[in-house]
Amino acid sequence: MEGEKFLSIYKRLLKFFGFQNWWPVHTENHLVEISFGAILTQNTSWKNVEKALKNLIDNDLMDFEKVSFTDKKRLQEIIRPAGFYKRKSETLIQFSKKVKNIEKNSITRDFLLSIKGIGKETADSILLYALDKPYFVIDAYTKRIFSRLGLIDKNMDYDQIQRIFHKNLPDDIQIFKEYHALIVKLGKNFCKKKPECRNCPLFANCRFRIYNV
DNA sequence: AGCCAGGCCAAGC
DNA sequence: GCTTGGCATGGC
Repeated sequence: MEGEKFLSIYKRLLKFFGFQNWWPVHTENHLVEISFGAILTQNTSWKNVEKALKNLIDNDLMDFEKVSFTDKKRLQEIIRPAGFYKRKSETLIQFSKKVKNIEKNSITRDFLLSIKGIGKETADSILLYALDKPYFVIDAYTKRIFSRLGLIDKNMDYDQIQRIFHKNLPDDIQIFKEYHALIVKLGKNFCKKKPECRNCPLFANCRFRIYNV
């Protein structure tokens, strides 16, 4: 049964790495910080995002109201270390303008996807980690790892892959959160573009252990 | 010193 | 509809 595979892989990763307790935050305002972090980390290393987040905090801009009125050029300089800073600053401002005056429970997936610069992964990250809604986050690591494991097809699109996770896992946001965090951990430490299969906790499950053994 | 990173959008077939 | 190029920084 496929479902047991997805859950047993989760358990193995959890046992190996321990709880990741995502999403990492530094301030009290989780919705703001997780949303901004999710936008800033698009195709960008988290280390660079951390610099941009620190700049936002130091400039007292971890706030929808303030960002919505911040000069675009100034915001660009503040988030510059995260790369793609012109596009991302525009997205941060538009997102802040739209979200600052509405109730949390009216932030739906469609609402998020209507904002230019927010796609499916960013939307689902915000929904899951900031709003506790059961959307499994599919990112580049997820695609790479699970296609190497032979559990998804390389050419499946985002929604198809997400459906597989939803179908094969209990509907439990704690598991969704932790599993995605563990996938990122595995992707960074072992299942890199050029994989380091030696000592990988999923070695026994994997088709691609031909690499580097 | 290239390659890579917790994507997304708009053009071009 | 699907594929491709552009966006940008800093770490390794």
